[in-house]
Amino acid sequence: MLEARLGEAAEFKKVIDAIKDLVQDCNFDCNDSGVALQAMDNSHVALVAMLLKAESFEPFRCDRNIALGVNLTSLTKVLRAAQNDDILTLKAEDAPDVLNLVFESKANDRISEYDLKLMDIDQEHLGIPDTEYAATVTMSSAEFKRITTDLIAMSESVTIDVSKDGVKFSAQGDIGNGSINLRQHTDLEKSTNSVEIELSEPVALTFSLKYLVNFCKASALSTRVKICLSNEVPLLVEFGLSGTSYLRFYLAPKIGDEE
Amino acid sequence: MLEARLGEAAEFKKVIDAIKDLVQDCNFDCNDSGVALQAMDNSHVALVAMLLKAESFEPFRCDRNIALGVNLTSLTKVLRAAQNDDILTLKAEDAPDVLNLVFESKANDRISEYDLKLMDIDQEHLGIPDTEYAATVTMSSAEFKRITTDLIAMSESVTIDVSKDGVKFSAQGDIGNGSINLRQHTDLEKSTNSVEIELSEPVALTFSLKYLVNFCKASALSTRVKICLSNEVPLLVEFGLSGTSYLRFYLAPKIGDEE
DNA sequence: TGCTTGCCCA
DNA sequence: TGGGCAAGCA
Repeated sequence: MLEARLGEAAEFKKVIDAIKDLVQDCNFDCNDSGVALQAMDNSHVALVAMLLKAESFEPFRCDRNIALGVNLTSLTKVLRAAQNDDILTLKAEDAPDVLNLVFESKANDRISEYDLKLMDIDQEHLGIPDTEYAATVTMSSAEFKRITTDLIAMSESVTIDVSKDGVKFSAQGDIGNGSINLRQHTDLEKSTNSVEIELSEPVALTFSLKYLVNFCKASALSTRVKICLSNEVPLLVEFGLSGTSYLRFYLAPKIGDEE
Repeated sequence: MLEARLGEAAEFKKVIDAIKDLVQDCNFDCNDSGVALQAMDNSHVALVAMLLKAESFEPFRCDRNIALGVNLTSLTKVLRAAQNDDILTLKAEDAPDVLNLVFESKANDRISEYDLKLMDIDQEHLGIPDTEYAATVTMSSAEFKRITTDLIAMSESVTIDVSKDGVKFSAQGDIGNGSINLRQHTDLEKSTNSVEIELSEPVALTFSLKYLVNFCKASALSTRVKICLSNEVPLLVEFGLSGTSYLRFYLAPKIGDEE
């Protein structure tokens, strides 16, 4: 059986919120190391990979592997009933029909309990290779969100150029062109605004802005975002969660004429 | 003639706001004890009973019985012209064609005056028996509102179970089940959050959530709500107004298959 | 007609 | 930041 308790429902609510527009149904794969989710988006262009490690829960118990097939729209409805600072406990039997969610107010005067019906989901589990990326940009997630929403006004695509000194986001469209240049720098006053770049070789790749904007729903989860690029490999956009848990989005680059 | 003055227009505005989606046209019955309203909702499932007692007005004058037949949509339009902290005076002749509403700013630099045309409304006046309820729950109106809106995501109906120790709201639906348990308790820090239960015998009844959600528009009127239940008798949901004035909603339970 | 999403106000 | 309202879609 699974029993996993989170001190604050807010993070889980935000994670599901950030995923639910990309994926309708997916499995939560639970084992003794934590709860994992991996799914292609509906149009098979992007991939979401979430890992909530066991140490992010207190307590965490999961005796054996359980796959919980969840409809994320339904889960969102249920999670709307959780206050942000509620204690959230996920429970499931070993061969479950339902996922049991318990919300307890911190004051302990209210207990809400929901049973969410589960479904069987056949899911090809894609092994995601552990890539050494040519370029890794770590920056403010709010700024990344801002850049993507600004540029989507100009074009459907953005080209991300990473060089030693900085990163350039540029878009060409019917009404004109736009580009944002960020220098690598350490902001001593507001360290969340720093732009860090790790580079083995310069990279320039083009991506669909629609997806990037969508990924940025997760910007509420972390002040920082890590953007990893290599030629001919999907972009990785990673938001850190509590502990070393994470929410990752992958997006294949546009090639040639597609741009 | 009627002349009734309220220090703050806000309460009257909120009362009409809370009723207007249930009832289109109804009589304001005025006599020397105050202004009363009683009406079935359009589908004859729920009943609204409002009483604004004479002492809630200052001054209050009403020489004889007057029935003011008002279209609540029109009244809402007129009330939109009143600032929340305006002084509101209702006036009518003994056999009136119009209800006269005067809004005065507290600073006394603006006087708005509206005449609302009245209509003849034939209204069966239902005597509402003064029931001794088997169970009475008094709780935070915000929490009651929250519970009804949370559960309507799961189902059309809610079952309210009142026992000595607490009250349980539960709903079963296609995507799963949900329930909220509140223990009877006194919250010393935030007394509006206390849950009080008076019980002569346990009660479990099922009601349409759509109506309860609607009733909860009145939650802005009072931090507390009183929920009274007895078997085979309509539920009473009461919001206290200034003084001992009140706004009450009645709703017949669902029976058997209807659930 | 009801539900969902986006915008505006408190 | 959360709730309420209005518009657009299924």
